[in-house]
Amino acid sequence: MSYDGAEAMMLSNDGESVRVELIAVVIAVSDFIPRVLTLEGGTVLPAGPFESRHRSLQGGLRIWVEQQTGHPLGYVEQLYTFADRNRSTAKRTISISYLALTRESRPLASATWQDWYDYFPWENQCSPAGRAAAADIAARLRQWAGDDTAREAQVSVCFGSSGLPWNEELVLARYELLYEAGLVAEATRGHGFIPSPVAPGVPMEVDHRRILATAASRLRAKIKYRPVIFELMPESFTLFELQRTVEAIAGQPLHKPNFRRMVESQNLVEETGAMVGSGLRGRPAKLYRFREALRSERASVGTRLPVVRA
Amino acid sequence: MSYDGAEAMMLSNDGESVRVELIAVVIAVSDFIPRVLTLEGGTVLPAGPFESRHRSLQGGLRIWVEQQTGHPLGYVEQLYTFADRNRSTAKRTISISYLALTRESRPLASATWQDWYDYFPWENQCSPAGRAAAADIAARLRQWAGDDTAREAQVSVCFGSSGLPWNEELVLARYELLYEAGLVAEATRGHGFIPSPVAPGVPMEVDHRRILATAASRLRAKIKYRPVIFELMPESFTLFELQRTVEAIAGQPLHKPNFRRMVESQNLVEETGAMVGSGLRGRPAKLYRFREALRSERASVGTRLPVVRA
DNA sequence: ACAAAAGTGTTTCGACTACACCCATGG
DNA sequence: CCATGGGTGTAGTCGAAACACTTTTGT
Repeated sequence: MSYDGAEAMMLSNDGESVRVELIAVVIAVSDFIPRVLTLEGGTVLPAGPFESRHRSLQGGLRIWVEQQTGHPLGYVEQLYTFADRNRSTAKRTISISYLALTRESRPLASATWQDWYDYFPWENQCSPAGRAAAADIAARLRQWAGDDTAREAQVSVCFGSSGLPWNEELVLARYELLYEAGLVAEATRGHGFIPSPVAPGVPMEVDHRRILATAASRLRAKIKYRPVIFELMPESFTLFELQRTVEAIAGQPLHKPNFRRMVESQNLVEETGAMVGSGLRGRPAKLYRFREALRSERASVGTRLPVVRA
Repeated sequence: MSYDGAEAMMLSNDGESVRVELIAVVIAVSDFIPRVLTLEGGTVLPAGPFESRHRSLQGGLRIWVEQQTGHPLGYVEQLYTFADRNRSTAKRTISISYLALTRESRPLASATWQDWYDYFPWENQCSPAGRAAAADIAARLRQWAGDDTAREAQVSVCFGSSGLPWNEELVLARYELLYEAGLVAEATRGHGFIPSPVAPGVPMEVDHRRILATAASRLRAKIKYRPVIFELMPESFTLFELQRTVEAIAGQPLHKPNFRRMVESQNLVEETGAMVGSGLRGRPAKLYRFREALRSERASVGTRLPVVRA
């Protein structure tokens, strides 16, 4: 059979068609805890089918999320598209997932903001409990790996053991390792047996926890080279509040003096002139705001090649 | 109307459905020129509908590309998913685009490898012609921007004028700027008028050139922090061949001594022990191979936060 | 006085740059 | 010999990291 590429663009072939679902990971930070917007008591993410009335994929997503949660979306970016394989073969579902960043506001009664670390306790390297959970899981995974050196190396990379540093971006890789080892509830669901002792963390319906992990990986990577963190901040904030927000997302404690210098050297923020009202402990801090001029700017990115000067 | 998120996952709503198309940007480098696999004499990318017989999205893509071009795919990653808006409202098309990296081999007669820079001449900052094209376009865009300072800043960032360095990753941003300014043929197509003098570069059908630009942006960014460049290399190679390949992709001349040190310091390659057979110009070089152990490794990534040491 | 948080100075260290230079081969 | 490419050494520069320290408030 020969197939004409141009035709593929212009014509529908047979009546074959699939459902397309839009699914959102909506993230906010309040009280310096990262939160995710959920339905059904925290077991599912907002989602809905893409329909012909939608002007675009993102447009459809915004409509569904606002309808289901009462929360309007600000910053949105696409995460990943996948075909659901756990379904009958008759009609397939394509899921297009999105990451949205926002400031928390009161959602409808049907929706709730959940602490993101409820789903991934081992990801919170700021808290002793989180570090303990990670260490415990690493030990169990090492046992599971047995003498498979490839797996063992993977465990070391993912959980920062045997001298390697903890890499906070590997949220998805860690979740997938747990899944493969059968240590998350989702891995054994529908197989008709009660799983052996499972890693801590609340499970979600279908593969929503995996999507959440994908979003977290993306976000933790992205805050390092794009100023998306400000999508999660109020209009004005102190540098320490900014730091606490980054720490909440990254799950890593940061070095205060160096963090300040980093922020200041990048010219990302400007002083508002105001100070935090007193009444709190400690010395009053200057308030800053994000330099709006930068929101559109796409300048410097991370790593470089050893280019030759012109 | 209230909508139940869990239901959205489990049920099909009305008969509403869309076509899903898989589309591939297949890249190889030969003679140190980046090539893209095309059909129809270079005007379209390999593509085909997602069908129920496909076991996965990537699987379907592999089948279509192999069928249309005779070329099997190696490394594949997802690029972006978008809804086509240039179509009748009756049935929508969702396009899921992929980037594939491979070594060039002889395709079917219906398919051809095209020099990537034929589509984006201004992206080749290794060649004087490319630099001239970029300078010319920048001048025309500056004229188009007029006294809109936001647009002017955008031109400066994208084309590295007014003191800013050229950023090779901004392939998509540059293309979109040209599109907005009406300087590419695609922008004015179907509007029933002949465009004013258009930027150099071969146009493609529908939005395929935009997808190609998306792929190039992703690839140029990715070679800096993941060893994907080796997907484009033969089994063994000299360091200079590796450099020339990176230069072909990045469109930037690199500094030889520093490039060697960079590669060696990252332990990405190992000597094969062999040397290039003589008969060429210059001193014979050592041959290297990619350290396969690293293919699965997901270790170090680019930028860092000022973490506090444990 | 003390705790808590804001904020500054400084040293050290390592990576990246740029430049200079030598080596080996073919013509 | 020179052109071409392979390959090494090294001083300068810049930024990140770590440490020590002062300032300003509330209790």
